[in-house]
Amino acid sequence: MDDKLLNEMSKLIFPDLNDSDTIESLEEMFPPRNLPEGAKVTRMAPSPTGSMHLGNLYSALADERIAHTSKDGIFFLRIEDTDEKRKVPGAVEKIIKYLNGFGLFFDEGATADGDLGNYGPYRQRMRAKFYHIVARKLLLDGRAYPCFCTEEQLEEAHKAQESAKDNFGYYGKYAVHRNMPSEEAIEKIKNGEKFVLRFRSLGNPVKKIPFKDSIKGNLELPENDQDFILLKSDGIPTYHLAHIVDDHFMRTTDVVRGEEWLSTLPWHLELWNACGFKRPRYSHTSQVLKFDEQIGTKRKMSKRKDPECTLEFYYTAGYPRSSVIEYLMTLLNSNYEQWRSANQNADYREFPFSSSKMSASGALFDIAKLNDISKDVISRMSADEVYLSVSEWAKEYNPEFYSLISRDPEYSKSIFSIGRGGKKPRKDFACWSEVPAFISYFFDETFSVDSNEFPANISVSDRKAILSDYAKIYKTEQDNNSWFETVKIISEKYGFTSDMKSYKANPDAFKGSVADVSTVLRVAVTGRQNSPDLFAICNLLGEEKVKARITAQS
RNA sequence: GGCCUGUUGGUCAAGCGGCUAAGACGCCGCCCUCUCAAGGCGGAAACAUGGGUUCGAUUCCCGUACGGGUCACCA
Repeated sequence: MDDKLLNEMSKLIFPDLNDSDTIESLEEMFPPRNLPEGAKVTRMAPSPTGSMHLGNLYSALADERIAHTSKDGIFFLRIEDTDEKRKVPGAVEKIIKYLNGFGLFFDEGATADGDLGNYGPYRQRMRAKFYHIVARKLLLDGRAYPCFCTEEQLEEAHKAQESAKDNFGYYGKYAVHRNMPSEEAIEKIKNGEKFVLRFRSLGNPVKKIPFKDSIKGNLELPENDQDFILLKSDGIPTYHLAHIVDDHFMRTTDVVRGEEWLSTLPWHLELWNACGFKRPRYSHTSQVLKFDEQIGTKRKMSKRKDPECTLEFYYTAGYPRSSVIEYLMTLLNSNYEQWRSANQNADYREFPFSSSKMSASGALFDIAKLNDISKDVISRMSADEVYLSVSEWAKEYNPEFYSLISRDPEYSKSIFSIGRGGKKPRKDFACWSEVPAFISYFFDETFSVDSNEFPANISVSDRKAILSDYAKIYKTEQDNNSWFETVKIISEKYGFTSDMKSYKANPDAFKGSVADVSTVLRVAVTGRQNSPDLFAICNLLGEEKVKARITAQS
């Protein structure tokens, strides 16, 4: 290979570079981070498409935890905007907003207005020169070459490979420009022919590389033989080059990314070597899957088919963000639930996160489990917290309900404090959108009684008599027992036993029990057969309102 | 189709050659109880499959089946 020709070619390909633009200068500009032993540097590297789904949050959480459970670890945001077509305005802000909303914060990287940190810029579009410097070195080393294939030619090759049952791609005899004489290439470039810069692979896929992934464990990968593209014809790098350059010069220690990258890992491995950089550790996370009823199998969650896949869903349904995090933590680390039950009130950040505890196979998303976890999370909140969160949710997604509960905040807080606190708190809702229906009877505007709700085994005349008697004697009581005594007295008067034990032993001996009478009262006061403690509800509604509601049904 | 990878109850999962194969969610039953929720107790329910290796395989090896991923000038 003629150095002079290569040099000439590199000047043509990289007119933006001069002699002082060297790898060494980059190494100097972005020196290794001065961090304590064991500190991990991870990154979230989304393309700015603006779509944020559960999978993004899942892997961001893994990244964030891995960085922040190490002492002085760093979690940064890099925007992979090399593909102009996929760019959506405002996406960066959205990504940051959503992650912050879920309690995940970046230590450095792209922000809504500019960059933060010494290893930027953190947007790939602005790093063109860095990629070119590395690409030029590769070219000069003979590890990269221009390729003039047109789209049509590549398509033809693909078809030929198909009929020959060869592997797809640009390699071996299909790498037609790999050995083009430099003179010829220079000529073509001078003529303004379009070209891409390809990697010159030296690998042999028959040979296997043993590889240790932090999540998947020991793997065996074939060596790469693909002359994949480093720079597109517009001079913008592909993900592959950008990944190596960025994660090297941003001094990433742990690359955490989806397992869909496993198949191109050999490309990256060979590139790291060709560049002479020390590669980071890799953690390939498994996907969150979804059971598809129609096909009857598991599949990747999809934004279009699965509403619960978008982060927006959790906002509109009003799941506490901490519930979603809590659920994802159980998916991320198998021993998390065990730790949680031993540390009920601890912050999840105190959990010793470990990538080796991450599952190698994909987990099915299970909303029932999320609900259970969320009920638990909410049950640990104070009434004030619940009120605050519900208001915040309602303000945005249910304005009518918002005006109801904000009319008298103290009253609303009292509603949420029923059955709260203590050893066995109620677990009534998993998300805030379940609240309006659940507490509707506390507000006259949303309270109504359907007489079909009254127990059928009590005659209408008995029912009316019970209610009108009760309306006369009802008064606000100090404690549950004395309140229930009155209910018992009324029950006995109409032949409904107050002794549940004997009723259960011999139900036919009685007209009914105090349970039936309670149900009558409950329906009159709340409009439904099931509710939290009736005594507490009555006290909250107040004597006047309780009497009015009972009278209305008598 | 090639390559990579995975497969423990319905779901999430412990388990690293020897156990009646944990636990959680869901489901069912019982208890508690004025209903519901919660709580307590109990139950049904699993090592994909065929060959090896071994005194012994859920655990190790090979094949098969079935998932998942990937094979772009997208990331």
